[in-house]
Amino acid sequence: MSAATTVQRDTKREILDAAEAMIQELGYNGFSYQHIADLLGIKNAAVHYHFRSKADLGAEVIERYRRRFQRWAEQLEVQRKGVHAKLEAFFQIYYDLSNNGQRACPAGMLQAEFNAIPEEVREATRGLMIDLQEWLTGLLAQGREAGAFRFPGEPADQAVVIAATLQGALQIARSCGPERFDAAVAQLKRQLAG
Amino acid sequence: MSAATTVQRDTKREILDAAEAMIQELGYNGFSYQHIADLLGIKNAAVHYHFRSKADLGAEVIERYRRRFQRWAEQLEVQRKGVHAKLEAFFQIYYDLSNNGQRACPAGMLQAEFNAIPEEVREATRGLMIDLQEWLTGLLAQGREAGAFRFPGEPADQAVVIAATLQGALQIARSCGPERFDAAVAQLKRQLAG
DNA sequence: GTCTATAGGGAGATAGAC
DNA sequence: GTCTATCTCCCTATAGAC
Repeated sequence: MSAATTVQRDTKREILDAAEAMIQELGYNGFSYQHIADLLGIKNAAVHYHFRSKADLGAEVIERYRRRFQRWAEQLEVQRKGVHAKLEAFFQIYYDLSNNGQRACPAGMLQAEFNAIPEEVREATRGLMIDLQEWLTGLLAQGREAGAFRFPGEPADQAVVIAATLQGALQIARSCGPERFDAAVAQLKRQLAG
Repeated sequence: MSAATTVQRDTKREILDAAEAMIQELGYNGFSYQHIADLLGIKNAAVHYHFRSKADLGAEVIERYRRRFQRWAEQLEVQRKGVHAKLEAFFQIYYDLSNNGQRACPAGMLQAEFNAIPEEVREATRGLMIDLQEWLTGLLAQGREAGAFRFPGEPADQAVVIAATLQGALQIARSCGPERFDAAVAQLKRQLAG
């Protein structure tokens, strides 16, 4: 009975995985159904069977990413991680992207292309970006209260700076080398250490 | 004789202006020769007369942007601006983008699309990004020495954080509203004030 | 669920008239 | 310098057989 759910959705999941990777590497306007079909060894009509339109696929990629982030955050609570460990885990998400074929944050990619993507994808992107910022804001507020982080101004403002730095540095790393991303993260840590 | 140079290149300049605006708003893969032709009221063949290929056009847009930035930096020196005024002027460049139809930094857009654009455009983008960072690094080193800025670590690392924040925040502002960009810049200033 | 076949449109680019 | 006309290719998407 567990096999039923697993076997049934294989192609659909593979398409989502491929689309997610391509959005991170090439952007929404940088890949096509044909690219996905070629990668999976199927025909582009089969991709349309699972996702009626490219806009649907793009939106579902982001919605899945949001759910995954929520589960990730819940896991950190279950594991009773401290604020430092939580921030480190958050940085690690972006570090992994950088080390995995110079991918970028999907939210960052879609915000760059924001005026050239379908409305449904925009809405999903906005939701993801808000989730990320709210989580970061909570962590920063909690961490400063506990004396773990030091920064001026409001936690929400510092959260924008951190989110923007991570997204921007992943993109800068593409033209200037991955060490620029590492340098940015190291500098963020120094700043928060006060 | 001054008219000779002015009249001669009108269309070419208009194409560069349109392409620059479209790269900032839509990205390299978000506009076409047809879009430019429609905007200028000409035919797409006329655009090809001035720029043989889209890759040429993209690269020239960035090269012109680089030259403009260099002249901008030289002007600041001529005017003997202080480090605070220089940083403020730098922020103003991005502020203007944000207020002009939620445009983004051209370097940021092309770095997001980096794996989906022609090699010539990539090289120009890399050059622009290096120029921006070198200028910022010099300013930060000079400013800290003069006691105007406070930050930990190396000036080059702080420069990546600032450049990434500005690029990233312009993109975040598209989905979350322009006030997020303002908040990021305000936070950067607080950090540098120490 | 996946295929073949194809519609319908837009892309980048070129030839040659004016 | 700009036009008309056209080539070739790739895109998203659908119909209908298997």
